[in-house]
Amino acid sequence: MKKSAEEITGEGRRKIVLAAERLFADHGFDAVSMHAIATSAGTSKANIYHYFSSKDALYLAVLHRAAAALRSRLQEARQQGSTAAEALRLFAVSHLQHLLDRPRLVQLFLRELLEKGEPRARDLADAGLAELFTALAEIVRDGQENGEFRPDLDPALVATILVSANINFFQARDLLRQYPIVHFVDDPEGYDHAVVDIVLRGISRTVQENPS
Amino acid sequence: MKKSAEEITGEGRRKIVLAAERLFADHGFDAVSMHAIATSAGTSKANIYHYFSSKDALYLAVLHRAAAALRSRLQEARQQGSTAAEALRLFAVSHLQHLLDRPRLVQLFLRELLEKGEPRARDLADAGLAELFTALAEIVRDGQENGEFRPDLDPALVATILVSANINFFQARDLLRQYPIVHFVDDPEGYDHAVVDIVLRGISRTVQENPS
DNA sequence: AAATCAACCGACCTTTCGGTCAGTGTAACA
DNA sequence: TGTTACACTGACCGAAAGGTCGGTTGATTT
Repeated sequence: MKKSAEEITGEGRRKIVLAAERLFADHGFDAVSMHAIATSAGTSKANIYHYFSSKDALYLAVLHRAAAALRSRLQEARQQGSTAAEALRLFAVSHLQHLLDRPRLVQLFLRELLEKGEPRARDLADAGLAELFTALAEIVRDGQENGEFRPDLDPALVATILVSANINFFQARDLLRQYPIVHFVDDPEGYDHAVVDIVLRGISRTVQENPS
Repeated sequence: MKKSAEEITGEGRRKIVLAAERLFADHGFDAVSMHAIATSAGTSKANIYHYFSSKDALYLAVLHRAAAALRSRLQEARQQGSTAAEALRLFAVSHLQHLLDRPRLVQLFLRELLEKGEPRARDLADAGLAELFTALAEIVRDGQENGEFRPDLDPALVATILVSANINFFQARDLLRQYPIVHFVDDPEGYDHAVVDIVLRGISRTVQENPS
């Protein structure tokens, strides 16, 4: 009457984490009960406690899984592009694409930061976000050292602007939709393209031509 | 044994809203119980239900209060500055200053957007955020029409970048603090100055000198 | 065949939540 | 003085939460 103890090792645990990931991302931590997670995972609440010592521990597992996925994908986009400007553009586009693919996870991260503050921020940084951010800032610094970008700017600050623009696009999407003057809500790529364009021009050392 | 029925008309209600505002902003909606609000307001839980039909109704009252305060302050900063660039800079600085004064309320807004999505976004827009955003975008468009700024950009998009940079500074503050390469976490004014500088240069039509 | 062990479950526990209700004290007015 | 109106309360309720417990199952080991 059982499948085979556990089919593949870790399958039971995996299903729980996956179900939790979806539910947490959709409804937030507090709004999701252990019973709901168990039902969604096709198991029992008690069995979750067989794998995880508490609801918080399960949440942490979900968080680490998501961070690892984000890191592995975005590291590909590094060290491409002949110029720092091009690398930056590739990075930004890839980053946004990743967010577009997993809008719920973005919400999960943001929610966690808002809700739990500094302790969880440390968890997220440890999970790989720090490396990611550092890589982006290093592209900027490379550009400064080879003369592409203005040397008077903090690379980390530039990285923050780029990431902020992408993140906030998701966060404020529903709100922006309420403003009649906003037209780019359903065109993320166009939005991102314009943002990178402005920032690159803003940090560029070489004087650029003006359009039109 | 009572103070005088209610001291000043509306005082009881006011104390409840104020206590709720602080607690919601500090801990989030779900994490705050009606009992906690009552205790903090120096009254009883049942009395809150005398004024508000539900916990959600109380939350809405808090939200509208916060939005009204934000709007009234930031509308001052408009129509100052001889050039559009200067007006934009003033606007951004004033905006950040407002956020700095009320970090908890910023969190309250962001949390609400993440948690409740579109329906609450409509509430927030109606509460005055739409006017605010539109005013910012109009400064950009003025700059485009008088030749200061590149005409090929969506004014709302530029406004979004500026607001995003400010908002995200708060949201990701705890996370940024974990990154050793970030030095501007405790210098919001410096951060904002650099952001405005980059964006202004990025959207400027006139070719600018390079520093150093 | 006996023992072991992880996966798993139903039932149950305690706590806390949002919300209700019957009633009290006081000011204002008749 | 009686009555009405209202701010306000303590005690209570059902529901649902996180978490525990005793026990069953079935594959693996000896």
